[in-house]
Amino acid sequence: MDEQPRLMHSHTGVGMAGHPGLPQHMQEGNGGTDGDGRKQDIGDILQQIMTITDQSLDEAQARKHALNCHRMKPALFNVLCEIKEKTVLSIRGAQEEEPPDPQLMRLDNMLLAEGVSGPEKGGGSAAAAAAAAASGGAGADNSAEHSDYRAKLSQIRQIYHTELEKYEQACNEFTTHVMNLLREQSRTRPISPKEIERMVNIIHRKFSSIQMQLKQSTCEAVMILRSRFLDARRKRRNFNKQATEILNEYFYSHLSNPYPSEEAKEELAKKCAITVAQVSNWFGNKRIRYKKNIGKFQEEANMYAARTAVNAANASSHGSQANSPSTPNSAGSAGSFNMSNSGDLFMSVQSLNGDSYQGAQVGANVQSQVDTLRHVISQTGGYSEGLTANQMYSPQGINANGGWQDAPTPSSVTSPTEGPGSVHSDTSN
DNA sequence: TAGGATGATTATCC
DNA sequence: GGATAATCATCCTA
Repeated sequence: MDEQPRLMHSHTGVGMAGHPGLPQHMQEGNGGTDGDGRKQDIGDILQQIMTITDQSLDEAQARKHALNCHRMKPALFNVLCEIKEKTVLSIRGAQEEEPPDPQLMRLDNMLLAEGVSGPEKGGGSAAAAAAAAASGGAGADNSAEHSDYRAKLSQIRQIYHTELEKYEQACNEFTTHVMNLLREQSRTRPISPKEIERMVNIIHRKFSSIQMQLKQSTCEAVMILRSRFLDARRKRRNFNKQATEILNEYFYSHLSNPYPSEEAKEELAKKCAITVAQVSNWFGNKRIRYKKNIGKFQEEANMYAARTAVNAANASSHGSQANSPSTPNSAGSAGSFNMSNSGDLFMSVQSLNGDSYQGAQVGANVQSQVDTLRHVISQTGGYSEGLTANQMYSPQGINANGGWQDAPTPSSVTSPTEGPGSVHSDTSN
C-alpha cells in the first residue's frame, strides 16, 4: 500500500486531475473529505488490478467480479479509455490513413472492364466484341468463338463471385467473433469503441489482401482467356471460291493499278462477305505475290482475262448493254461488277486449257483472237515480253522499279463500262 | 504427311 | 496512314 500514492499521482498526472473529459464526480475528487474517500477507492481498485495476476485463478475471478461491481469502476474505466484514446490510438490513427492501393485499383478497374466484377452485362460480351472487332474477322465465323469466350468468361465470373462471397462471409464471421471477444474483454479492460473499430479495420485489411490475391488470379485467368481468344483470330479460313474469284477478277482487270479505292474495297467486301481489312490484306498479298512470281500467276491472269473477254463477247452478241453489263463470273457468282474499265486485261484472251470459257456465246472475233494468242503463247512459253499490241497477258502494270505504273485508281467496283468489244489494255490505250 | 497455297501479322518505308 | 516485304500459322491437296 506504500505505492498507492505514487500510483495515484502517476495516473492523475497523465490525465485525471482537472481533465476536461473527466466525469463530474471524478473531478470533484480533487478536494474535500469526499474526494479523499474517492481517491482511496480508486487507489484501491488500482492496487487490486496490480496484484490480480499474483493471485490464484479462483481468487482472481472473485477479485474481477468484485472490481466489476465496484462503484468507482465506470468512472475509472472511462478515464482509462480516454487516456488510451488520447495516446496510443491517436498516434496510430494518423498512420491508418492510407491512400487506396493503386494495384488494387488497377485490378478492380480491369475486372470491371472485363465484365467480371460489377453488374453483369452479358458476361463481358463487350470485351469479346471488341476483341473480335480488333481481329477484323467476319462476324459469322467469330460467333462460335465469341460465345465460347463469353461462356468461359462467365465461368470465371461465377468462380470469382463465389470465392469473393466466401471471403466476405469469412471476414464477417471473423469480425463478429473478434468484436464479441473484445466486447467481452471490454468488461475487464478499457477497450473503447474506436479501438474495436480499428481492430475491425485491421481484419478487413487482412481479408482485402487475400481478396487482392483472388482478384489477381482472376485477372490472370481473364488475360489468358483473352489472349487465347485473340490468338484464335490467327486461325484463318480460306475465302470461298466465289469471293476469291471476285477479288481475282478485280485484281486482273485492274492490273495496271491494282489498288482499289476505299469505295471499291467496301463494295468488294460486301460482295465477298468479308471485311474491308480482309480485302486490303488480300490485295496486299496478291500484289506482292504476283510481283514475285508473275509467271506463276500468268495462267490465272489469262483465265480471268478470258472471262472478261467472254463478257465482252456476250455484250457484243446480245446487243448494246453497255450501260449495265456485269462480268460473267463463274456460275453461281452472287455479285459481279463491271470489268469494262479494266483494260489491263489484254487485247485478247486465252483460256488456260481452252475449255474454260469457250462457250457458244463467244463471238467469232474473240475466238479468233484467242486462237491466235494461244499460238503466240505456246511459242513463247506463256508470257512473252515480245508481245506488244496484242499481248495476251503481260505484267504491264509493273514498272522497271518493280512498282506498279501510275494509273487512276478506280473509284468504284462498278465503274462505268465501255462499249462492247472494247476489251483492251490500259497501257495500249 | 510434306509442301504449296493463303490469310493474317508485323516491321519498315515513304 | 497506306504499301511493301517478310514471316507466321493454318489450310489444303497430292
